[in-house]
Amino acid sequence: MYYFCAMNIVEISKVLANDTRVRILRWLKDPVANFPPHQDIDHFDDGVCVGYIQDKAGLSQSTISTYLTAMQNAQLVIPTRHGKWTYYKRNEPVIEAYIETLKAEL
Amino acid sequence: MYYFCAMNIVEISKVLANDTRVRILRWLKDPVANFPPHQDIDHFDDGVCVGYIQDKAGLSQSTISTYLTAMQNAQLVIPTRHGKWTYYKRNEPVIEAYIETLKAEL
DNA sequence: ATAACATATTGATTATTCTAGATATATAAA
DNA sequence: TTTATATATCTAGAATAATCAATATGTTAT
Repeated sequence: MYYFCAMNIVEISKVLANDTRVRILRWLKDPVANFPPHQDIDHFDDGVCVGYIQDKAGLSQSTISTYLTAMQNAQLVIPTRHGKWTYYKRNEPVIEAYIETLKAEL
Repeated sequence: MYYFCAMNIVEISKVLANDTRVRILRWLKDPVANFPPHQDIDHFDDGVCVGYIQDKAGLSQSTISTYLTAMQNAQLVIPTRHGKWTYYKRNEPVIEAYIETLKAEL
């Protein structure tokens, strides 16, 4: 059985109303292509560390961290802690559900 | 031949990042159900006049007019002038193209 | 022409978002 | 246990968005 969970259009749109945040989401679609490999883990299964995202975005550490927290609050990304690092990856089911919500309700 | 026109995700998300504007778009999906009939035209083919939208939204005339102009600039709605009134209707192809853009690029 | 009406635009105020520096917290290394 | 590193949170100023009252514009009726 498939449960469709309607997403909050306004809340998610606020996250997507910023160029940097949208670009981060897109970069995370293909970490191998968009980021250097991690030295402490040999895969991107848990996503990309904040520092790499910050370097690529060219904004301050606090700004990127704030952005990622906002994206996490909207459930668009999932954080995983590995030692000192926090890795962020896309939350694909939520992203898909959001698009389904737009299709149904917008 | 079907041409896919990629929409600007950030720009449209800014429009959708507001509860009133999203509700207006939804009301316009079913004008017969959501608005009183117009007296000067006997159909909703060209959409709904600003005054009805304003009454339903409960915000000032200038605010609603500003919102509708913003939605028009994002091409989400199409205005049609009939005498003193401006009627707004949804721009379905653009709304669909936006959802397609999200599916492809987000 | 003038008055009345619907909508758009302008100007101003308040609220929210953006953004960075400073500081705090958590973890690992020495 | 101190030190270094990565990320998160706090604080604050600048930029943008929300909102309305007042005014302007365009259209119709008198």
